[in-house]
Amino acid sequence: MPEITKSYEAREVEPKWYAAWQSAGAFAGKIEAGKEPYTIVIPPPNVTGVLTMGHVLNNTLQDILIRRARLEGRSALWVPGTDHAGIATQTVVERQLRKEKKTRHDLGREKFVEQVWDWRHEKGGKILEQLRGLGASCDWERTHFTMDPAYSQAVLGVFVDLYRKGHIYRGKRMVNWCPVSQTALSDEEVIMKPVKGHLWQVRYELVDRPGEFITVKTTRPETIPGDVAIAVHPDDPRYTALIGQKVRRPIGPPAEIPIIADAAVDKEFGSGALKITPAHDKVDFEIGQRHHLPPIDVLNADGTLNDLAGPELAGRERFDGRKKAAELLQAAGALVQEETYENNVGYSERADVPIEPRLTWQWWLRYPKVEEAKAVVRDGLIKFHPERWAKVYLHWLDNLQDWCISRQLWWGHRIPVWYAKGLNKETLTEADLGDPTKVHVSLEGPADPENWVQEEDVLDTWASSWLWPFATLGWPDEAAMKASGYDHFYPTTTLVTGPDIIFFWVARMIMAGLEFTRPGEPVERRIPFKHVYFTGIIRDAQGRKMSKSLGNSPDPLDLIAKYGADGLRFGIVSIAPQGQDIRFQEERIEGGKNFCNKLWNACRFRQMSGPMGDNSSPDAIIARLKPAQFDADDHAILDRLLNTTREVDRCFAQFEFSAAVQALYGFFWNDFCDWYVEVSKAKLQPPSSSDSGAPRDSAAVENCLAIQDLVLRQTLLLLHPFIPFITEELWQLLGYATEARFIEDCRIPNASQVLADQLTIDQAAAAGVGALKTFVSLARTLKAERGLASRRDTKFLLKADDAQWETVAANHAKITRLTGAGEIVRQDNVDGAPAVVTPLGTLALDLAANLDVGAEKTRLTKELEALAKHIAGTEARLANKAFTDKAPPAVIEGARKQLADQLAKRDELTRLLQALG
RNA sequence: GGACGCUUAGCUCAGUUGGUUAGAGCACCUGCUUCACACGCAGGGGGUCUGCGGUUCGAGUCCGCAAGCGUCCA
Repeated sequence: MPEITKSYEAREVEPKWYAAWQSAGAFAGKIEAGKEPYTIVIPPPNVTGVLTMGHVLNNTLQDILIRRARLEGRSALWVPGTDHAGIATQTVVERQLRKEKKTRHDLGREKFVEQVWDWRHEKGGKILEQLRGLGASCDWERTHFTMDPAYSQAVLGVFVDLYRKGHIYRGKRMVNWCPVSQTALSDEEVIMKPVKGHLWQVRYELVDRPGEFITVKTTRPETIPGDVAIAVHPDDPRYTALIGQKVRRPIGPPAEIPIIADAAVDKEFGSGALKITPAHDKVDFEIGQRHHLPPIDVLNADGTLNDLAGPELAGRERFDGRKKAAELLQAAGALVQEETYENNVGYSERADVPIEPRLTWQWWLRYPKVEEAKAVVRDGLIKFHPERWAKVYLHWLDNLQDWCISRQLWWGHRIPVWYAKGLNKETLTEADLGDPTKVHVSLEGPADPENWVQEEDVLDTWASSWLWPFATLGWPDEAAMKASGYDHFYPTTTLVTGPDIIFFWVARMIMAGLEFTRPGEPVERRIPFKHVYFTGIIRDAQGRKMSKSLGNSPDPLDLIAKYGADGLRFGIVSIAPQGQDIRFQEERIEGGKNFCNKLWNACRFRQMSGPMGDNSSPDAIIARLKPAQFDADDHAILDRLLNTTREVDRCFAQFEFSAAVQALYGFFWNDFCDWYVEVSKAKLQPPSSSDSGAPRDSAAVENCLAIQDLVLRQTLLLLHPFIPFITEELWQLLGYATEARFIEDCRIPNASQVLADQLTIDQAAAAGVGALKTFVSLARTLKAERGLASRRDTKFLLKADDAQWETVAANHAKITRLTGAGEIVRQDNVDGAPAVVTPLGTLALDLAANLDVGAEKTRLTKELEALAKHIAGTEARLANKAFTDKAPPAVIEGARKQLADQLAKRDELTRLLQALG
């Protein structure tokens, strides 16, 4: 067996095992009859993306779940892939073209799309490559891409299906328009930013009362030529008399527009009167519709003003036009006031320019299965973790608006709609859309394509990714579904994602699953997943969101290089409590690495401590145990091992990953390394001449090593999902791997299986270790406070009763080792020596000669004062009749015991103090 | 304006159904190159649990109100 090196070198171990796992097909999702499936589909990262800290967290958690599922013997499948990210990808390639001073129009649609495919083949696999470095155990053979031919068929087929069912329509409505990309955007691609601008107060003259005016405040004077009304609140007494009057538009083509009343007007804002420009504001559009006012669109698609804005403004870019409009208002005497003003403006995420609310023809979807989608979450068929996100989800579904699924892009799924040649798309009616001689909708396209023109628009990327949980399992192609194991793996088990896409993705996937999968079957067979775990958002140390533009995000690849993938994974999980945002601290990642090194060295110590026994199976290890030899520490460590196993089980059931990591950290570092391993040294090392304890006992040594082997085996299994590489390496090095090739081929025992029913833990003995630990700790403090911490030859005096002395004697070797005692002498009178009261007697240093009496008195006095407070508190509780009447007996008994201990300790401390004179 | 979340040690956070003297990691101070690990060991200091009120024998924990911070929706 190779010797374990002094420190753990992740960079040597990690790539080795990843390659071994992959070449062995260890991540393949196999359809295994009789095994319960565990399925995860990756939230497909953007094909242009690179690994961020958010990805690290999200994918680490998925990997933890899937690796744990394998250890539990389930047929586990993690499906990877990317989405085509329409606008992002198109923007990337357009940027390349710009360097050659070209636009996509120079190439034409077909050539451009080819070029995007070239880009995708060359660069689009980057993030998936990076995920491998993190250890993600996806079934890479099943990598999907939303633009793959089969996936595209699913997407377009769904469009046709929903169209035929009447869920899809074409409508001219208000959308977020990006004047640079010249496409509609989803709300998700619009970022609200506070912007410093101006608020112009403008007066409109009443047609019938010359010299009288109504004033409004606006941030967008360039849209005044598009005004069709002035609106006031119907209950606003200031304006009641003016409702129905007409005013003159102060600039732009002359027009008389009405003053109307609408309850949507905010009486408090500005003057309480609002200019209505239905073509350029969502609220205005709705008001316009209510009052049958036709919109006037004064902007072109690229954001320049058009002829309807009037000759002075036409052709100007919108911000230039705004300035000019203010000047024109000034010249016309209509500008009352100009003030600086800060408001929130929506920006296009990609192009970073303000978006325009714009009236355009788009394709819209009325969501299917809305009520059922609410029910499955409300009734707990799909469980959200943390649960509270269900409320956000339900609220959104209660206020659903139709989904704009078209985008004016070239990269994406081109909508499978053909218009008869010569048809005017601007004037198409609902009836025309249903007329197959005018509009053709199908997957195959019309039989006589020469007579038709295909729709230019593509689908929103989300309108492809909402099919992800089943389109990645071959849906709707029967043969592909069979090959993928759709019947076995769907519904998927758990989705891990961020709450920021609860609407854009989670809700839509649920509706899609309900609508398209297994028609007619029970709802629990049609949901796309059973659990949704929402991660927190990773923030920097100041609490800011991590972003490219702030440059406050560390590169995960640097972190992996520095701390290992395992260190990064352990660290990130340890700071990611359920449902809370995460403040990133690199020290915690370092802590992850340190834990790995600790684990490594504990295993190294085991290897150095004695010959490796038969570790080939749990039974083989248990057979090496000698229960008759068990001391309290053996019982205690096994008890803690079972409790930790139980706790980790509970954490998995409740998606509490950081709690699991904390439990494992505490168990391994404190209980195992700091105590059990230290205690073991006394058993494992040959007795020295000065040690009056029992001689080295080979049965005790074997037993001790077997316990270590059992603890390490279970610990490696419990840790493996979190830190897969190092646990695999140690699994192999310690000889656990003879039965199966990899650690993941083993089944993890639960708490009741670890000891295989062959051992019973003596709870009383295990509990007794607490007194020993307290004794050792107090002894160390006693020494350290007098500068003796590193002395190994300290002489202790112990005033103990027979039972106490018996315990100390039975554990003599470990106590002397752990406290650095040369000897411990039983002595009835330790007065005058520096002493502490322990559960195993009063322990004193044999130092009377050079004792600092003043310091000792101060210390004892302080301790007595603190103790007196506690005693007073306990006495008061017990003196309270209400307490003794109502509190449970165990609590009262506990308080009585506590008081007795406190009083005894006070007496002893008092005597020690008096003895000092 | 509505909904949700957070407020515990210098920092970042645990604290499960209310029950002894509130914990961890990091940082800080002291000592230690002790034959697994200095990526370490031992010891130490540090908190009126945001505030006010209530329920209770008993509140960091449950309820109400307030303040501050954050997120989402409108």
